[in-house]
Amino acid sequence: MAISSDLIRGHTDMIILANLMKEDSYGYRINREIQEKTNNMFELKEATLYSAFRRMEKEGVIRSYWGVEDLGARRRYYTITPEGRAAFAQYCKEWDQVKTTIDQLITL
Amino acid sequence: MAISSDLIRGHTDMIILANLMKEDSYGYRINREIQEKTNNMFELKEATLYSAFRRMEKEGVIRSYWGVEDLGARRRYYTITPEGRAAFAQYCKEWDQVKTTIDQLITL
DNA sequence: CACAATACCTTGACAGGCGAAGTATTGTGA
DNA sequence: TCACAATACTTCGCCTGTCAAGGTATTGTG
Repeated sequence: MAISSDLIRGHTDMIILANLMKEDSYGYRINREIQEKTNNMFELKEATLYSAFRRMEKEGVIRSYWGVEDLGARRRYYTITPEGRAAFAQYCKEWDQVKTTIDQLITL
Repeated sequence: MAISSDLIRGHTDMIILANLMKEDSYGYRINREIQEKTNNMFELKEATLYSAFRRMEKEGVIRSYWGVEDLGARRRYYTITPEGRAAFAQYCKEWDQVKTTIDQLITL
């Protein structure tokens, strides 16, 4: 059973930032890793991913640069900024809060 | 710290259905109960709530009827349908899935 | 040499959430 | 008594995130 992205909505930035915490990466790879980690239960659609990158770069939580590949297609790499690390920590706190709150609300 | 509704998006129907599981209720009261249950950390905005009712009634997960109040403002009551109960069970399953999946994705 | 895979990008539409404004009724404090 | 808060519902139009669909360019493979 795949997970509808409506349910993940609002958490994509956190998911992307998590991916960039340990090292720089690029769109295609981030997407593949998300699929692998979730056993293909979930994927970010390309358009969603790239529009998230734009938004996040504008917000200053990531920065980008073109990789120097001598073979294969060119890649745009993303780096998480210090503000991004702070944002990620904040997102995680909020996520914990959300889990608790929703669980509270659906308890019969 | 209040919870941004972007983070709850996609879960409003489940939250409303949960509220109707034990007895019929109406918009204003459902909203108040949500606030109470979460210690005012979260509320559904009126416009959100009522548009959710429209959507859900169209989907057949709830039905509505005017209450017979002899004092106070008129109230539109909502009942959860059998389809609604099934939908709620399904939403809960998905919510468990979402929690696991997101936690998986943000683990460093 | 065609095609899959890698890698990126843009456009336009859609759906849900919400600010703002409005209607109507009853209770309450000055 | 009379303005105002509280209860209760409704509609309109905007904003934002997601995505289907289409496109570009490169390299490896049958």
